[in-house]
Amino acid sequence: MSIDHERGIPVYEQLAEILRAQIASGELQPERALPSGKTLVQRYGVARGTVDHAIALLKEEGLVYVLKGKGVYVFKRS
Amino acid sequence: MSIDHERGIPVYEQLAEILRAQIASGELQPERALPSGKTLVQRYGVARGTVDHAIALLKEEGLVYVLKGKGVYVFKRS
DNA sequence: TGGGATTTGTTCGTATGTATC
DNA sequence: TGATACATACGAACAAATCCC
Repeated sequence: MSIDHERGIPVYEQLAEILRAQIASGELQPERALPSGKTLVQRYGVARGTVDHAIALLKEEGLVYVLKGKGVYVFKRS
Repeated sequence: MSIDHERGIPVYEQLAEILRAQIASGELQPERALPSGKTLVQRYGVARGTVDHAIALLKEEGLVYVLKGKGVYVFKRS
């Protein structure tokens, strides 16, 4: 999975979809932290603001919760 | 009403509160557009992204609606 | 006790794309 | 066509919280 700037779909939405898929597949596991914002920036070649936007979507969807200074954690599926 | 960067409360929240008060008082009227992002930037000395954040709060609260390419409009109170 | 590294939160600056008038 | 305005996206900087040594 990678980002395509020419696809019309916003980059932050593409990144959110990548993370959703990784959560759904179990690649990102409950009670474990996602890669840090810095790591996501480097891995996907996007800006920090774009990462924040994607994470905000996952928070609104109830997929993750954030602990400031620690990381972004995956909720256990109900 | 003005922004105080030393108050601890995020500037975007302060700006949102200013706009809420102006809506509540009737200074900003239903079906009329808010001042543009650029105007808010100049009037309150904040950044465009901060204005966007404040406006996003008002949207989530159902106080305003956005017409892309036109402006941010105040909902009529129910 | 303290300092450094890491991570998220917030803010500011700038630019481009798209839609409306 | 040009001006206006929101959405998106890049980069940069500092603060706050956390962790480890």
